[in-house]
Amino acid sequence: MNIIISNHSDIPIYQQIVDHIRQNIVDGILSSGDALPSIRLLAKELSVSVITTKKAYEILEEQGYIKTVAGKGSFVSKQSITLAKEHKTSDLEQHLLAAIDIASELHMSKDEIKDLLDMLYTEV
Amino acid sequence: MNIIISNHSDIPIYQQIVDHIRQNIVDGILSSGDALPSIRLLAKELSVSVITTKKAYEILEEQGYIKTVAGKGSFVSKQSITLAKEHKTSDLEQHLLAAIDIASELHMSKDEIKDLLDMLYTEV
Amino acid sequence: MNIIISNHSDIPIYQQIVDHIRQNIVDGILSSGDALPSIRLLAKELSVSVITTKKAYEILEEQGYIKTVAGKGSFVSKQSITLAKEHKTSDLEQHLLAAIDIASELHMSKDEIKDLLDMLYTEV
Amino acid sequence: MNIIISNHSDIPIYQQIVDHIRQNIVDGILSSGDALPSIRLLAKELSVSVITTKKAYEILEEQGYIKTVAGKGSFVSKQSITLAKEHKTSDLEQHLLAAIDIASELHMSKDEIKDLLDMLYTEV
DNA sequence: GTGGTCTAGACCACG
DNA sequence: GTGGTCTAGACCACT
Repeated sequence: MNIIISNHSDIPIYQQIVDHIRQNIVDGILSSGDALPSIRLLAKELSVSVITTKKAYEILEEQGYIKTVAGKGSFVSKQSITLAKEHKTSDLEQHLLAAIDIASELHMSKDEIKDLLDMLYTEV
Repeated sequence: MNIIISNHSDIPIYQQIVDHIRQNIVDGILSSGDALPSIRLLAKELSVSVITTKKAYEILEEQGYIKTVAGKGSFVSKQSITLAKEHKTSDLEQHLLAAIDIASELHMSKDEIKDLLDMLYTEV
Repeated sequence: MNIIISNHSDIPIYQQIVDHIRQNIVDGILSSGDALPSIRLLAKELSVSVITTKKAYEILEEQGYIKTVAGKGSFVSKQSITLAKEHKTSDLEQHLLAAIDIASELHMSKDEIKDLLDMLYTEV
Repeated sequence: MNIIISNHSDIPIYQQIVDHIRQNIVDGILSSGDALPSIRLLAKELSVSVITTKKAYEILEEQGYIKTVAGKGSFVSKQSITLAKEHKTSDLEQHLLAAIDIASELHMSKDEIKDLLDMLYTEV
């Protein structure tokens, strides 16, 4: 589990952890049934408070990605891959919708958005 | 000046005001030299605190959109239109870059993004 | 009386008027006994409120530069030149003292201040 | 952090705080990475409102002297020393330029300014 | 504990 | 009338 945390980001640390684990699931680094590091171990590795890792795991559990068993640890759930992909797709749509919104405020056409997209793509 | 403010949004009220005024500038509703409503009047109209409208105006001044003169009022600056358009374009690019980022995490191609864009466009 | 007023300055308009008249006295443009324009005329010429020119004249009278006679107008006083020069000298000293202060905060020596002064002089 | 605040000064309290912290940076009392007192603690110590200390920290952050992290605190940035020295140097130049300006209005020569400077220096 | 946002008042200087 | 500064509270999210 290689998570890089930035204190200076405006994204909360717990959110960064959630995002990273979700990405690991999408990428197949974490598969259904795999055990996650304990909240205490992860907290140590990332040099953050246990409260922070606990909060991240709580969110992941709430959203159905992991299943925590008292005294045993946390494990990746079966639906996790599907859920993670759905989540990211929804995220993607949010950004595209926001882009469409702003483009309309700038009186830009759909083709102009696509042109801009092409431009940004070649830059990356 | 028709600004609709939502208390329940996670976007701070002062930011909503800033965004709205910026949009009015892009749309030509506010032109260079125009006077903005006084912070107190706007506060009354929006039913928010004077401090909130003041903060919005402070940000707009910092970013060069308006010029505030003590005892006189606030006025739209000359460069405001250019600035506002640049700001929105940069915003748009941020969203598209984020979209490209997430798409790559989902192993989606550029054409798939465009297809999704088309889909979202027809929905709107 | 050629006074140029700037609305965008952070110096109050009445202060700008006071400063200009004081400078005219130092430069000999206004001499002891000369009549000043009426507050109403001056207000018109400068496109400012009568209240503003009135305030300027009040300050000048308070500080002994002019003498206002009801129904006749305002006249430059005898001591005005001396007063004006003293005022400006005091101003000059304030700036030099402030400079000395800041220089000491920067751990700069007196000679270094003079060097900087020479540099700024040649630029002007 | 020994800051002495004057309520009766015409310099706003938040500005006094900004100046003091800037001076502490120049003097090496505050170094890169150091934590500043929390806005609430500082407010208590100085017997001023939290909003006042917050405004001071906001200005310092805007100008790049400190970095504020929500939930963590405020920390002195790396470029702070350079920035602070540049700021003070610019301040110094402003005062010297103003002095040159007034001196010319008084028809004083450069050497006369230097003489005055020497006089003021011995007084201090 | 930290900062971020917000409210409802107040007094001041400027015009 | 305008903005500039300030106070003394409050609730929220993050650690």
